Amino acid sequence: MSPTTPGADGLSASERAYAFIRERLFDGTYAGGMMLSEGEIAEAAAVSRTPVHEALLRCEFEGHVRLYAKRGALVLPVTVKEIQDVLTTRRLIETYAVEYACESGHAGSQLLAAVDRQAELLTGGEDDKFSAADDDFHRGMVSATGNALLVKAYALAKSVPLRIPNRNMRTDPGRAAQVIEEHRAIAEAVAERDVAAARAAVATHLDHAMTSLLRAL
Amino acid sequence: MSPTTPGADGLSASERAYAFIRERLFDGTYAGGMMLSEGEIAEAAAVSRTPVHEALLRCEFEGHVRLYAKRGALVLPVTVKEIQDVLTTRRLIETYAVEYACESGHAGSQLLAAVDRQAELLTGGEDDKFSAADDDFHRGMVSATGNALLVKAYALAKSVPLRIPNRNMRTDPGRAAQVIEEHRAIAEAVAERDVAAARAAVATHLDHAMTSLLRAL
DNA sequence: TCCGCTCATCTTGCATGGAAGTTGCCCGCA
DNA sequence: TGCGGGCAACTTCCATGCAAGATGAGCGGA
Repeated sequence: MSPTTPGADGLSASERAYAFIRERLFDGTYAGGMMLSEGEIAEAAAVSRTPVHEALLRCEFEGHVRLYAKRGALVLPVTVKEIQDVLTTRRLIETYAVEYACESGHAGSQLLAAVDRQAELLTGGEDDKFSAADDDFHRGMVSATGNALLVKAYALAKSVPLRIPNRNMRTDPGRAAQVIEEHRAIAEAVAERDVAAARAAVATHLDHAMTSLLRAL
Repeated sequence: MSPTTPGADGLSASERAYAFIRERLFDGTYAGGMMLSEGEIAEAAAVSRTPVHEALLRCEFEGHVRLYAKRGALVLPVTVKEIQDVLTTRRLIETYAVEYACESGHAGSQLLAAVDRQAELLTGGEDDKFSAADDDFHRGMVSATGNALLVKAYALAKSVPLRIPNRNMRTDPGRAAQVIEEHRAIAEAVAERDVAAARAAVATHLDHAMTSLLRAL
């Protein structure tokens, strides 16, 4: 293949390598403690080692792997401390986000719609879609602040627990339904522009999220 | 030079390229709106294009440049919105940091020492050292939380204004002395474990920082 | 048995060349 | 004068080759 032709999906080789690695970091194929080799990934992803190296550098910056010179990339296991740090960070950002949303008064209906969409996925049992809808809800909340820096920091934080093996809802029966209700509480508080209730709903949701994540760990 | 020998400074070629670019982004050599070419940077930094490309990717992730395929890297001008976003992000993180420090009660003396060190640099007129001491103070405050994610997000935020041309203190006479006093107010409040005072001191400091940065813009 | 050394093998880091995309200039033409 | 096409120059992106660091197996000696 020619060196610069983008693939059929329109993605560059570097982006394909990044997506390839990310997918495997989050589905458990590349589990914590594993040592990855650029060469193997390159072969599996059908690109050369250069874009794989770039993708790994990015994964290192995002805290998913640690690169050891001339040795390879270690997939970092998720620690309890890390989960706590993530939830602390999320609490700061999401609390600000609902405060902002209550103040501006524009995000309520959008959030309620996101909850409804997520609720429709409750019966399907499709973890991936449910998880994606969860992301939509939270990311939408933070995006509504219009603060690109916070959005980036938030994405950084939220991606960490994706590395937890078997973090799907099946290991925590009933959690999915509970998530919907907690999201709805947040969305309704925002729609009613009740700051105190919104803050409390975020705190409750994140407390439960931490418990659930720590249990899965 | 052999392909893998680290330079005399012990840094890899990639790290040298990154430091090289960063230095020029922050001293105004690579000013907002400029188009950078990997080849030119590679020649100037005496490394090949590969590590320069990696460094630019990292700078893009950090929000300093934007890469356009087959065209080059555009140095992003700092916008008013961006400054506001940075200060919002800093406010969230630093407020949490002082709350945490007041609670734990361990960071006060360390912060006071950092203020004293910075005060000694006041007369020197060396912007770089004063700016570095400023960084020490704030970074120390955030590091004391022990939350690596917050430290990373904070570093991301704080680096943005470094791209403002002529942001040095000379353009804002008296600001340096004011900074010291505001830092001291924060440190003292933390030392006395007075949460309300610490929060207020942070708010004041960041308000003034925003005004100063917007004036420099 | 156990320790230490050598060496084959694996790994990355980086330089380089080529393919291909993008731009803007320049010239011809209406 | 104004416009459009072609082309040259410039750029990145990626594949590949090579040098050198890191590792672990296996052997020899005590």
